[in-house]
Amino acid sequence: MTTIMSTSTDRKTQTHERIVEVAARAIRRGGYDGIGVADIMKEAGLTHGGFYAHFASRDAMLVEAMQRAGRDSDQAVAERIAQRRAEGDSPFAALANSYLHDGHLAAVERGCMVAALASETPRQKDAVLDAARQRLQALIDLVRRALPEGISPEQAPVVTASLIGALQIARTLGGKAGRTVLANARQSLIAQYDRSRDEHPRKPAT
Amino acid sequence: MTTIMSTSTDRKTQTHERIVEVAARAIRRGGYDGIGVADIMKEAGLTHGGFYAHFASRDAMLVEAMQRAGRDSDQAVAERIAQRRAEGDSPFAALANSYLHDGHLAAVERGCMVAALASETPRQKDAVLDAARQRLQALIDLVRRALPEGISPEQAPVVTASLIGALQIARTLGGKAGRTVLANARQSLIAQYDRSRDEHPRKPAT
DNA sequence: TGTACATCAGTGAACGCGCGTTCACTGATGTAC
DNA sequence: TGTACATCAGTGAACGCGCGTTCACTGATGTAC
Repeated sequence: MTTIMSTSTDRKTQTHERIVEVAARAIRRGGYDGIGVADIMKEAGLTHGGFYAHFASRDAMLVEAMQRAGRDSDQAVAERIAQRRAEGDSPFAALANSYLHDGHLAAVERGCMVAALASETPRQKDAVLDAARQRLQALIDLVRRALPEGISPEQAPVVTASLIGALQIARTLGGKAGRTVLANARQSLIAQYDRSRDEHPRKPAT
Repeated sequence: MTTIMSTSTDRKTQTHERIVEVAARAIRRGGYDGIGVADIMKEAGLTHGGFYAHFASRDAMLVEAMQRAGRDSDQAVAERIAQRRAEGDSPFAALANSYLHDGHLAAVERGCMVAALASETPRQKDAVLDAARQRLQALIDLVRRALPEGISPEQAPVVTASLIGALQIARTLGGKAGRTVLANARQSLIAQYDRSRDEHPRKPAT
């Protein structure tokens, strides 16, 4: 009995996870409304009819996809931070350099969910909005933990704003102009907040 | 003949402007995909059938709406800046205080187009994306002109990122938490960039 | 001044399409004996 | 060990709906004489 349940649950759970993983990428690539139930199921190797055996509604899937996307990208950022710290970056420089790294520009699909969805979020329905707020808070917390001592924790949302804003602007401009914006943002944030530096970011190098 | 042309052109042009004005608000309220042709025409007091006498396609209307929205909000910001300057703000403080003013939180419909659409923009078709890039550049230029002497013009996109990011985060969090983020962002930006101040934004007042 | 007429901005029905959702069915998996 | 059977994850046709777009038509405006 227990074996029966767990075996069949495992199979369905695996499929479920596959759908959520596909959706977590799709939502960042196309936005909340950018991809349909049928497309997601197809990309997961299934037909659309089976969708409602896994989710009560499209919105319910969005909520799961957002949690998955958030956890995945938080983990990816944490890994890159750890790597940069090992290479000698301070915690804050590691965060700025990881988040505003050139590879993040094109990798919308695997990148930060908050930056990918920020302007669409305030107009979502409550269930989706709540999940988005939790993900935003998780990002702000991640930033807060990286702030040097002596910087007020209330700066965390402000720094987060600079991070997601810079990424969005860089993605909109694209190409070399985008990479220049990222580089200037890295330099500016590190100069302003990192304890190892102590001056205003004036006339940074071209 | 000239009179005939100009009279009838005037009438149609007036209607055209009315549709574009409605669309310029709708696009900020609902996003690029958030409102339909029929809704816009209805809000302009017309029926949907007449739409294609005014625009070649929905996308063509989006482009006009974006230009209109950008000009309108640039003008509104410029007016608020002038007012604050008259009250004694430095140019940069006037910009930060205007853009990150509490009223901007709820006024998506009349507010900054870049902040309202930033995360959706990179996935738009070329014609729409080009118009959005022009509007983003116009905002960056507006910021650049407000930067104090001695601050590199390359900081303009970075400051712009902080502005739009802070507004998006404040709108997502909503309510008091949102207003706190705005207040901290104002203080932080002014402390960092304004010539009349000269210290790091550490432990700002609650 | 008054009547016939041309112009054309705006109307409203209809189209094809893709969407989220439902549901009767299939067929593989694994248990019961 | 082999056969009959129950379970249930996944299938695919169908639904109602709203969308962008098209088009034949209407009716107000203002000119021509």
